[in-house]
Amino acid sequence: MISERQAKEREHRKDQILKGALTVFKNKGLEKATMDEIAKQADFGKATLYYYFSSKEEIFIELLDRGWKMIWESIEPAIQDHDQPKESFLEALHIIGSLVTENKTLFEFLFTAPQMMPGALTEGKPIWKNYQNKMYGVFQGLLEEGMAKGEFPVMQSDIMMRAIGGLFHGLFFLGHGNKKMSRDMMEEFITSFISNYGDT
Amino acid sequence: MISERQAKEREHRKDQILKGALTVFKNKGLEKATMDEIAKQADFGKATLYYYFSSKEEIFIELLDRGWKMIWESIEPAIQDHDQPKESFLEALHIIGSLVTENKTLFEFLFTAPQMMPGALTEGKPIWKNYQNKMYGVFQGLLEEGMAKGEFPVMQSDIMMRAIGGLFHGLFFLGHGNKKMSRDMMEEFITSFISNYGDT
DNA sequence: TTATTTTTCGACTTCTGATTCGAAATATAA
DNA sequence: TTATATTTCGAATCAGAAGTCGAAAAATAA
Repeated sequence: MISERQAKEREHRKDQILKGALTVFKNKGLEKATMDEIAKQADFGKATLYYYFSSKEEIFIELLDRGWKMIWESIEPAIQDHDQPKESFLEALHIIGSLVTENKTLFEFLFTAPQMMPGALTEGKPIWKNYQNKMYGVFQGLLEEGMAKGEFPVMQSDIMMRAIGGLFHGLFFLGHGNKKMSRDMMEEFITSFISNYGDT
Repeated sequence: MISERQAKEREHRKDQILKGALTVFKNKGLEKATMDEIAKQADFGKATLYYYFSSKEEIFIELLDRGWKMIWESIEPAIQDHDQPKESFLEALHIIGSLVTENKTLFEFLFTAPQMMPGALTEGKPIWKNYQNKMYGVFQGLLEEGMAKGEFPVMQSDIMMRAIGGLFHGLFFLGHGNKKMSRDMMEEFITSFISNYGDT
């Protein structure tokens, strides 16, 4: 039997490992990241990692699960109010933007990891995928309600989603140089993008 | 000594290999793609691949080099005319959009490969990177000239670049479902995005 | 303090997949 | 046709990295 405190320490150690893994995954990607390197980074012996996690993939997945859960939980309260879709939409984007700014490494990982992931790992309806879907669903829902209410110009919401997703990603992560994107700037940017978009 | 024809056949065989490799890279990514699989796909023995290419990486790089070269050469003629930046800009985007539509697999690869690439491969100023940079440079230049001429609303061109890059990527590749994006639709989308963007 | 449980890790095993070898097959040239 | 050059590939080689094992160290309980 293990005590409360022990459990906490255990969690903390898992966190350490996860943290180390994040760094390595970020630099090397899933495949090129080695358990040895993660171990070194987290300052544990390699075998110890296997005491806490059953495989490299499990570490990877756990990182995603926790991350997306966190995103979802940050967003959720902001989107309860369905009376003002546009407001909720912007607020949610804004929240994510803030999170991203606070912890770029983690979010870059969360948003790009799926691409570095071999199809096999996407199979069994993973936790993180649920959260991700929920989030997209909510955004799209808000977009549609917003259109219905006339707060947004009417257009195919899924196209719009893709555009905004790409735009968001572009603003925060992509491209040359690495100018910081301030919160104000991004809010202004998204706002005017959405509301000024031509009403075709 | 090898004859003209022989050289051509050799090229053709390289093409076959490259083609097979593309399929495999696309499905598996650089790391998970195996030479065995590429060989099978291209219908050659594994060792034969090494007769034509010196390593898996070389195949990967060659795919990028040829691809980006092709993009650049498709764009180039359209951007000679510096009198109408906005026109040139849209025309260039439009060309790329068409290319993408014609050969989605290749372009998805070209645009996403950098992400699946271990940093080491980006080191020695690779050919493809040059073309990519040229292209971005031109787009950004056109954007700036367009602003100067009042054809675009004035704003930081690098931010705008990132946004458009992300938007473009989002429209063509990202996201749920896989609705096709018609050429008209995309042109209209980009056009109105750029020209309607709020003049902050 | 001693026994028991939890945690740690170096050394080994095992597997996968890139790269190489050397011998055949095929095509070209003499 | 015979000699030479080009092309092909199955069968090794070899390295790197995931995952296992069993013994020690550290913490906790008795």
